[in-house]
Amino acid sequence: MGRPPCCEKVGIKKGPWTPEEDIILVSYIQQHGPGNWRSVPTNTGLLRCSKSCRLRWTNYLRPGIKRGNFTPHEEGMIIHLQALLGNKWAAIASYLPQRTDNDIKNYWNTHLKKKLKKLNSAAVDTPEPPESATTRFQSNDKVPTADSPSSLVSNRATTYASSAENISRLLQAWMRSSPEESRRKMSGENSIAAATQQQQQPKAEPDGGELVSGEEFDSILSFENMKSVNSWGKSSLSYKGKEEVNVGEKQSSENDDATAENATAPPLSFLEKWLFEEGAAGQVEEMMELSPVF
DNA sequence: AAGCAACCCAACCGCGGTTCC
DNA sequence: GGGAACCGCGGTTGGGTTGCT
Repeated sequence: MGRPPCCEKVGIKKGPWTPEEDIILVSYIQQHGPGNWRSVPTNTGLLRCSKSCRLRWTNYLRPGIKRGNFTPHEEGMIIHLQALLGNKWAAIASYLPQRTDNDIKNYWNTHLKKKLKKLNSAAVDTPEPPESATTRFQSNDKVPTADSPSSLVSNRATTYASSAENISRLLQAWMRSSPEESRRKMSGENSIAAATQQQQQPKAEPDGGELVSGEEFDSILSFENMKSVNSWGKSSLSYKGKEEVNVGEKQSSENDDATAENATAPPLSFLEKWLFEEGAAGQVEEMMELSPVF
């Protein structure tokens, strides 16, 4: 009766992911697409539980993720959507396609909550004339903005890749630095990666030469050919970020897709349209001023 | 330079709804 | 129909980094 167990609890690795594990996971997902997470550890040999694989992918490796430097506009949207939806981070994230729910949640907990609390207490103590949220945020030198990126964000990036884009470079460096090790991992220990390699590298040199060059591996990591596989593939961002476009400019249209695809997103088409409209920021801020939450 | 505190974020945990057998 | 596992979500935490004294 029922399904077989998700994964064995014994021998499951925890803690930070290594570049090698990322490679294996990315290779597998590139071939099979995200989903069916239960099969991922089994088929890749990763000593991770399916849940961990899914989280790693959705929060870090998924293409199109933008990290750090929340713009004032994004902050305004988060604040307003949080007021409307509560702590429904997944729903909020559906309106910010470049941000993960985890990122938004972290940003809310570490920045916005404190800021709003501070502002709220300040407003009680010394009533001040209405001031836009954007202006207020920019007035705080600890909050990173697009115009004045905080050193806090950039400097505190972990030594490991801080973005999907960087991961690609990092993986290439890894491949170059230890081709023998890389080949062993890609072929011997990882059947999926080996399959990928076989598929992508039919002319692999039999004499032990580098099976996947940096450029070729780059192409493996490119997710352009995955666009038909799943919904997130609609992102115009390549994994490498080379074709990165200003998603903010096309959020309105892309958001329609996000709304349709994400069942958790409430039917707020009027709202999202309004949110994404240029010049709506002032209205957002007005509502923020009126919101009892703040 | 060393010690301490605060900050940040990736990852884990637990729960509820959904899906499968 | 019922039990078991999967999946996704929100809350929380642990470890690394930075800034201050």
